[in-house]
Amino acid sequence: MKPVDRREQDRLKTRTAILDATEEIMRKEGYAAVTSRRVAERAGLKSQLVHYHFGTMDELFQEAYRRNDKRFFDKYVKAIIAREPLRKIWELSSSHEGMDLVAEYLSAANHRKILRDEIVQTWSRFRALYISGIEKHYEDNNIDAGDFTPGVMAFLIIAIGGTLANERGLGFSEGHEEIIGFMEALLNKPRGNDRINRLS
Amino acid sequence: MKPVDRREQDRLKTRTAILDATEEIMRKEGYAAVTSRRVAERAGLKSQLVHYHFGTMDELFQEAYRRNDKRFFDKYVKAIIAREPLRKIWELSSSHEGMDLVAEYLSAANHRKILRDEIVQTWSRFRALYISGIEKHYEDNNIDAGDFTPGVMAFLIIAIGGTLANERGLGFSEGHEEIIGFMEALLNKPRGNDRINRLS
DNA sequence: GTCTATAGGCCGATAGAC
DNA sequence: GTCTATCGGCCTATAGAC
Repeated sequence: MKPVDRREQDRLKTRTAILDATEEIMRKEGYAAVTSRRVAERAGLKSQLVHYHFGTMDELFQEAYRRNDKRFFDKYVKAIIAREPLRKIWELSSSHEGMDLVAEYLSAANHRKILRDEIVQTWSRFRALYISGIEKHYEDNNIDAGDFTPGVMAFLIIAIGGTLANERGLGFSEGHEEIIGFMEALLNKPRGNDRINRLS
Repeated sequence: MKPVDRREQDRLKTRTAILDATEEIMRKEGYAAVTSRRVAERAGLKSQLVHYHFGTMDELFQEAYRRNDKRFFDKYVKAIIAREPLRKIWELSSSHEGMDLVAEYLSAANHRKILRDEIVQTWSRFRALYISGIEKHYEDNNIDAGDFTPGVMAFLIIAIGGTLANERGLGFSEGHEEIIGFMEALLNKPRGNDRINRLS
């Protein structure tokens, strides 16, 4: 048991409530709806407390982003370690949860420089994680990647997963089953055959 | 020569200036920076004129979107008619110009319902255009698409082009050359061979 | 840590003179 | 069509009492 200061506990509770409210608003109404007043209202607090705990709104966004990022990175690392890293990466990247927030933070980054720098860093880290997971998958299963190098596969998964999320956000799903079927086939393709992965 | 009313000319000139300013701000500072005051300032007008000519901001966004959409659709239709539709579609979708605005409108759509409906419509129309262009390419060159059906190719091009644009916007370009090389190979793949396009 | 109060700013939109 | 004037609203952030 770590030493639990009652004051520290309360402090964390309030901070968590604020971050939760921030995330919820961002998810449901978009980042532009994240204002100190709205966040406070949803958390059952006064808006000034948002500033007391997080300073400027920039800092609030930053900390909310970091918390989300940390969660996801940990989740993805576990997926990489699991038995079928490639499939798990695809499942996570094409799933609803999380990917919608990524798009929202990406939009917000246009107007908040700090957030942009933050995103670039984690984006790079995630890309490297994806690639290493895919490399591992290829090695473990003795697959000759052919044209579908780990870098290409990583980009494809990110691009397709992100676009699926964007279009779902619009309420548009034409061709989704088709592209998902394609990815399934790509992920399930026979192993140890250097012919089928080559484009020329 | 069509009848040119001097008043009508002036009216169009002002409207065009406002729409140009709107687009410029959206491109450089993001959609959130598009306010009646800022638009007017950049166009050398008073903010009230924005309302006079376009009514609400929703309507301004809508008309700016439509103008942009019309331009692009015409451009793409010409590309489809051209000699190498598939390659042209890829070039347009992966190019800088235009694709950044798409992302911005997509973000804006989260908070402006009218814009969302508008985007869904044109998104669907563009998807159909892509697919028909790719079908034509396959037929003209006697290509057996295999797993890379027109729907899959269209989605891939949109997803990869859009992601490239997003990442470029962040100042992030790791792996871009690699994925572009992959697409080049995919577009150049030998024709009339039903083997190399199959995943299994 | 949480409250009240408040400064100071930008926003959308309208009314009415010219 | 374009101007001046202006209302009402929501925002970030800070100061100071408790």
